[in-house]
Amino acid sequence: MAGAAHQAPPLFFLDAATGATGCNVLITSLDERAASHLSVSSSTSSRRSSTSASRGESNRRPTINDIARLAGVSKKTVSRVLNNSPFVREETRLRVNTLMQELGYTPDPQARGLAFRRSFLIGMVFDNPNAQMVVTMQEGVLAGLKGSGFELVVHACDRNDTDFLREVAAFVERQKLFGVIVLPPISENNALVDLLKERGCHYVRMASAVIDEPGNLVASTDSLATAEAAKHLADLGHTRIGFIAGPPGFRSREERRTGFLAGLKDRGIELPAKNIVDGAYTYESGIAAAEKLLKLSPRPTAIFASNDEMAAGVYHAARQLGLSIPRDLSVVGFDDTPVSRRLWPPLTTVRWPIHDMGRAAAQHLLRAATDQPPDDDSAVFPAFLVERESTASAPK
Amino acid sequence: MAGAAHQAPPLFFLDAATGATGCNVLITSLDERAASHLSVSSSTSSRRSSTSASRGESNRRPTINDIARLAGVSKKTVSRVLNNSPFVREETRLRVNTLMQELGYTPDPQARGLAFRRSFLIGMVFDNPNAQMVVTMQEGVLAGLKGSGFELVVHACDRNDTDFLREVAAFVERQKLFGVIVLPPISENNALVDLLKERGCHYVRMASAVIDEPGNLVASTDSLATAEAAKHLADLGHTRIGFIAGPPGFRSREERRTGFLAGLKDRGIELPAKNIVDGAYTYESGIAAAEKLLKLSPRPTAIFASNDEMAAGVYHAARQLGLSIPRDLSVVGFDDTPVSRRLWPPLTTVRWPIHDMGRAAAQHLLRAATDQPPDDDSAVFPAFLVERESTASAPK
DNA sequence: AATTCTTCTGACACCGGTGTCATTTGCCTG
DNA sequence: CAGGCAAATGACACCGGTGTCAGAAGAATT
Repeated sequence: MAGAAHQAPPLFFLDAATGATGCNVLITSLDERAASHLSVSSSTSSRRSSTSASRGESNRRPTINDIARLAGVSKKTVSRVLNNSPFVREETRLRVNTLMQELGYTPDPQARGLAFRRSFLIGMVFDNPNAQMVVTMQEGVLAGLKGSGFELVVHACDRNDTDFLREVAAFVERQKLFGVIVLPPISENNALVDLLKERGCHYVRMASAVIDEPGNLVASTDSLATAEAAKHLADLGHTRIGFIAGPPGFRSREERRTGFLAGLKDRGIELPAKNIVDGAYTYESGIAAAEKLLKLSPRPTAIFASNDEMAAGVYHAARQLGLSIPRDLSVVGFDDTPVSRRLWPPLTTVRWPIHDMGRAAAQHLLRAATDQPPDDDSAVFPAFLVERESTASAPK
Repeated sequence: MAGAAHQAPPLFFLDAATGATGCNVLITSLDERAASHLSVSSSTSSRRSSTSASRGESNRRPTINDIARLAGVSKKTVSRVLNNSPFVREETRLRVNTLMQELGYTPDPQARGLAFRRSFLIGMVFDNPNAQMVVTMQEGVLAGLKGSGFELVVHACDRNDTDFLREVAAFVERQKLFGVIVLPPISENNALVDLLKERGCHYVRMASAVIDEPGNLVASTDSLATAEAAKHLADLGHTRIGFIAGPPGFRSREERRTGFLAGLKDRGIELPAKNIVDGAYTYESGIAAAEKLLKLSPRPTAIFASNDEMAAGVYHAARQLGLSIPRDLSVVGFDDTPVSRRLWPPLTTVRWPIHDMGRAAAQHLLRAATDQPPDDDSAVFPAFLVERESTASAPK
């Protein structure tokens, strides 16, 4: 019973910063010792007892004991204040809080973690398919985590490695991560997610479709956006359209493809199989795929590439064939990475709101940290078409 | 005395991964409790003593006590083995090591950190001037850290914030970071570095010039590379050259500028002041700077931009004026980011070896972790010109 | 065999917090 | 004013490791 929901948000006033001036120490021990380990060691020379040195201003970080002593309470009570326990008299709480502020006390996450049997670290695991995506999302996560007391540990992995699962499990377990943010495509790996669940580790999957409960998911509406893109092209009069798909094994591939085809169907267009070509989300694969499509006769008048990198490849292929974008060929991408605005003409593309998604993922985990129920509304983010100058009416 | 240099490389065999199957627990406590905190708690029911349950296969991570008990030694001895203490009999060491392998034991970094008064975390702090740079360098760092037992904590900050220093100090101190990798431009902030030194925190500065001792530095030879670029342009017959500098406050701005001017001087070319324009390392600033330069008369026949983003801006400005690259205008950039190959024509640029630099930074810190002397050779990485298709002979 | 070194090892306190549970305090009731 | 209950607090063990230092085990010397 006792439905106490008082687990503290570890949101401490982040203004500690005591200035520990270095003091050199002579190392004289007999047995093992981290000899010469830290060039400057802060062994605050308060050797043993020293009953009177109570208020000695030794410049080291204050500990919970310091606060307790100065506040005239036990350290357990200080701990209660830290954790927002309701069982503390207002007066006491105030006294302790004031003292903590004055001394710039911040609890030691390691010690707290040791006792809690978990850390205050959030992991972000990814198998880098797309550097730009990783940074942007990471920026979002960092923004969401800012000031929370949680820190972000990034962990790259290789989903094709035989030890993939064990390796990630070991990482999560060793660090006793509070939560993990899993980026696509490994976010679609159910074995991985099961493993996280088993370990009682909070997690958020980043995905291109709703593949989990809202609390464990941040998704974008890829298929709706590509449907929009398809209609955009159809409405410009394009009927011979090429589609470059993502690589197998990515949920985004499926979402973007089915959405696009659905959008075309809505406008009464059915795409022949030969107009759909696989890519690998890389520039080079975009070139190859576009070359294949542009060899078709009749030649497509528009190409949708499932990401911007491949769209850049389409530009390249078109240029080689002397085709002008958008006069001879309309091109649409997906992601809205910076490249899309460096290309000429600027690429019409789908804005993939990964920064916001990253921030939302962080916030989901923070809500879990404070025992708040998941915020279902911030689980799904719309992706949408950004019209620039790479699309125009179909040539006659 | 006792020049023991036996502080262990915390390079454990990374194959732990015990399969903790979840077991639901009824929460019935009276006082505070992390109620409903973890949906699945692993409270291995081994309550109190239970003298006989010694080899009970309770599926939780083995601790140092488990190893000690099973090996018939004290936990201190296990600790010695972990830390490569020379004061352990070979036979004992072998027995303990075998046991650790069998059980997949990995020491708890939090507990170890608590006792050591530092963590096994490496921080990477940056004030994001360039997303691509951050992610590439980060990849390098992760590659260098792989399998070391250290994890990377990324921390974005704002160098213009009044609390900048205190905020970073608090981060370093709270997490008791073993080391910090500081990215430009804040790597050039001496106050920040002093602060790290004071706290006995290992650090590596990433920079565009040699601004610290080899052990605390990973640098690229920006000025040599831009000198090379300058000579390249001069040798193509260009004499009217525009230079777009980085923003004030970046050491890279200075290095790239002085190197470039030195290179030109070497070929007997002196640049008038009006041919040198400030940029901000952004696309937009590149456009603006190029517009300024291309208004000069006589018009420059070549422009060097201090990074690729600004070079992309030059492409844009040139296109607006109907200038063809490289026929009417040669362009050189710096960074060799992916964009440089998406542009048309592919950009001649300086390859900035930030991936390798990131890896080296990680390795520097790992050497410090194992008390090895710094490897001076891997402190400086050459940047060098990559000729592509944006440069050609000066028009007659 | 007793002594004297080394080489190894373990008991115990401690790092800085939290969980458990008994105890104290404050307030209300009878 | 005693009794009873809830609110508030503290003593103590514990999380999983390491530092200190005393002491045991072996090897070399007398």
